Amino acid sequence: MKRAEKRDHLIDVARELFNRHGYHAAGVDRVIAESGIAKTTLYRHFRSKEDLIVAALRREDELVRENMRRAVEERAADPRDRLLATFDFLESWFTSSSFFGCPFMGAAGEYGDPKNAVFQESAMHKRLMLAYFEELARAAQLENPKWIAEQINYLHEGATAVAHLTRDANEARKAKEIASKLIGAATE
Amino acid sequence: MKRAEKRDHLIDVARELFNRHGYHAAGVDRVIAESGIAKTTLYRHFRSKEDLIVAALRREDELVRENMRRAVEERAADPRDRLLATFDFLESWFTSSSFFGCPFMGAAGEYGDPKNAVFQESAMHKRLMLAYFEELARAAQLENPKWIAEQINYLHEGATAVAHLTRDANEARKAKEIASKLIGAATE
DNA sequence: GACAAACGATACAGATCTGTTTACTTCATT
DNA sequence: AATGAAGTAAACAGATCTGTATCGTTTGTC
Repeated sequence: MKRAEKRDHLIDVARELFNRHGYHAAGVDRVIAESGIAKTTLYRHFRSKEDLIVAALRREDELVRENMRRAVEERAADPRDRLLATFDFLESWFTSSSFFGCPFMGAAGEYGDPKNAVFQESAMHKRLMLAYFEELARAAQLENPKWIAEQINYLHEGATAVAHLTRDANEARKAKEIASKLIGAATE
Repeated sequence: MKRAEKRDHLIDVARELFNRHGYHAAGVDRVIAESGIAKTTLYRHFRSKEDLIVAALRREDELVRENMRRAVEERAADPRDRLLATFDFLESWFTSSSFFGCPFMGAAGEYGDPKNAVFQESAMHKRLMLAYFEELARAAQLENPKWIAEQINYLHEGATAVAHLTRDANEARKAKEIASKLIGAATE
């Protein structure tokens, strides 16, 4: 494993542990143990645990947005359907074994200081998600794409929060139904 | 201060610290220091820190639901308006200096095991909130109160999550506007 | 093959965490 | 006034946390 690969592996292991157990509850020692990489090496790549958390969030952001984009484009061609297809992506996430609520909301909850880099990284992800929704709404030539994007965003966040506590993946479909009502399209 | 008052005070201090800093980040020692109550006394009232967390969440649940109910009833008499008035309550929360995101979502994020009492207490609160929305929808004689309640719930959760990261209390008004569209009422 | 950088393993420092123990004090009730 | 429960303060135990230091080994590069 080369240097860059080790760094990648550390981030992946950390990301999984943070998502599953939370950011304070998952310690550096556990990342070490599960990655099989020495602590010295971890601290050569990351100045602190917070740095590692930020890196994990950035990776999570990349993965989420790439996967959502791919899934949406595969599933629907019509721009308006693509807005609704984002909820199908949500549903597959809720159904998966790696759903423990939104990692970014969790991070913001544990590092609530707005000046903290962890909080800011989470805020950045949410801005990028909103921008993606707006891009889809614009492609669909909807009258007020910014406003539509905000509505979709509320439904995403709401469904994710509710699904986390109810452990019911159907929340995604319900949110989709509301969304379809809001953007004035058939429920598919 | 009598015994029961000490217990109450401990819960209040703990609740404030947990909400502000998170459940792992706020230690028992800090609760001790800020409450001015001895550690021995704390552990006479609560078997463990998790017990204290559960008690704090239960208090939070009572306060939130009572305050929301009171605010809603004061603000609006018409049942349909009362559904919308719940968003005004949200807005006052977002504006207040004690808003650090939803304490229950934070707790569920840090104690993600569904068998954990902390998680379950959070889930209970969300069920009770949903039940309240349904009660309001039923009073408004809306066609499908359960479904209306779920829609309101998504918007509440969504607005809370977004407001937490954007630090923008206007999110409550936007969510309210969506809600009014969904239940077919004027935006007031 | 030599050299420097990176890695692994482990011990360690120092802080912090939850929870307990001890010994002394306060206070309400009978 | 006596008694017993409850509170205070502080030390302590033991675990765990982040981060560093040590030192021997591997590895990539000139």
